[in-house]
Amino acid sequence: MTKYIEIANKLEHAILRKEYDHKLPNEAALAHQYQTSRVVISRALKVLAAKNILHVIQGSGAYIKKNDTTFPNMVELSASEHDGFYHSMMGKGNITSHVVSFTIRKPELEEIEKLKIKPNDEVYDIIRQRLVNGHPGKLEYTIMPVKVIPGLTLDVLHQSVYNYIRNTLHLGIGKANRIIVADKVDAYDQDYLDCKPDDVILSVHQVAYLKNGCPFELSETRDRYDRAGYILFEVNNNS
Amino acid sequence: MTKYIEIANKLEHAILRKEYDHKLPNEAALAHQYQTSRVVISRALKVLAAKNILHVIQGSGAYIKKNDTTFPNMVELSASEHDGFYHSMMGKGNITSHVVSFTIRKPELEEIEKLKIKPNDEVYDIIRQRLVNGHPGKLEYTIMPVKVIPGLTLDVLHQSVYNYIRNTLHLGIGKANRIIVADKVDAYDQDYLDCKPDDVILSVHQVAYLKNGCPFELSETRDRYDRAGYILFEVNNNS
DNA sequence: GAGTGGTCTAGACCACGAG
DNA sequence: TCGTGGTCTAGACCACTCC
Repeated sequence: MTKYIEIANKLEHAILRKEYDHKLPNEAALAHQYQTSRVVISRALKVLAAKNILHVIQGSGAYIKKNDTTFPNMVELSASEHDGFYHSMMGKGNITSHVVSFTIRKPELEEIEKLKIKPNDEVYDIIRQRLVNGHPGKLEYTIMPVKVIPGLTLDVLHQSVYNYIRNTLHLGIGKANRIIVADKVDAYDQDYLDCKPDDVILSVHQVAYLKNGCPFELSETRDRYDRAGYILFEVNNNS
Repeated sequence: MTKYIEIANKLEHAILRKEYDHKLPNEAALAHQYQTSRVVISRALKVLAAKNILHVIQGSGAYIKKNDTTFPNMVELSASEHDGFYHSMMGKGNITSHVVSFTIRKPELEEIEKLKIKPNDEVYDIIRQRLVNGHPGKLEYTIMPVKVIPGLTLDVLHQSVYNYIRNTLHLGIGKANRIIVADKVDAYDQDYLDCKPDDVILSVHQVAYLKNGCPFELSETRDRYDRAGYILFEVNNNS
């Protein structure tokens, strides 16, 4: 764990414990408190700004944000988390997963390309329905190469594959590219998301990579349009 | 303009001019070439990685990315640009704007809150249809406070409001928060996006801020689901 | 003008990649 | 093992906010 991430986590917990009123001490003071340099504090604050926890204003200070309630009945899929399901639904109720299907097969052309594998390598083909308090939440289609993520079982699929990768395989999860689109409902959506035929779907296609750059997951997550929105915070203006 | 953004732009242009084959020189060499420190080069490369132009691998180097063609008939709305219309459609054809309506009125409650204005301040209420080669592209609903962006005219609306803010008002554009949702088509969509009643819409709600933190725009952009996708690159794993 | 965050430098050590 | 990017330090100057 790097120092700036560590400090970001500590500050986040301190904020949640309400140890600060509405404003953090200045960066020099935090640098002294955490026995580090101001640059590291600055990076840690940037992380919290990207999580929409702080609002950092040059010449003024770092302010703790109040929650925005734009789409009250929606679950936010944050842009800074890979495992959207666990992070967005955490604390919203009792979460369970129903494995609709789980097979091992040869990869299709698109999967060979995106996952950078060979035609003879095998992939898991997983369909899961996610439930919150027993009610339909999301529908997830996941493809993963067997050789990259060995030993996947039904047990793991009922929990978090990401925790399995981190805690059991001890692999570092890196970056991900996502494309968000809208789509019409299909037969599966109607069954597993409790949709009407004229509802619409928010669909997120993701390619996720390990820290070493190896792609390990190709997935599509489908949400009912009235229950999920994708949220982007504090996008930088780099032009 | 900061040094690292300046260098990022120079490197981007050099890449477009194909001055590098597939890999950039190492950071130390670039630091010497641009007469700066390695940290600054590193930040510049991070900017290009966020734009999906480079793939930077620790211990190996910075590689120039090939284009991904996942959704070939779609326009990508990049996460790192505010003025989605101009940046995503640039170079795709002849772009024009049809101003559906342009009025000045008192703000509604949501607008007062989000734009941090007073009930007696006035706002522009703008509806624009965006066309590419004369064909319907997007539908944009925009609310802006008159006191923050004074002097807006029909002429400006036919071009880019963002360029007006930057070049005429000389204001710095800062960050933005966005929420992406799917939605059913309404009567306007059918008219201005050439939709069928059972089509679906990808909708982006945005609050944009000036560099000094003042909110200046509340907008919704509606795209046909078969012609637009929102793309997120290289999201950091900060946990 | 004083306080605060944004950025830059120069040098250092560490973690990862490739041979 | 060696080359490369990731991170950290200590100090500096600048840009912006606020009084």
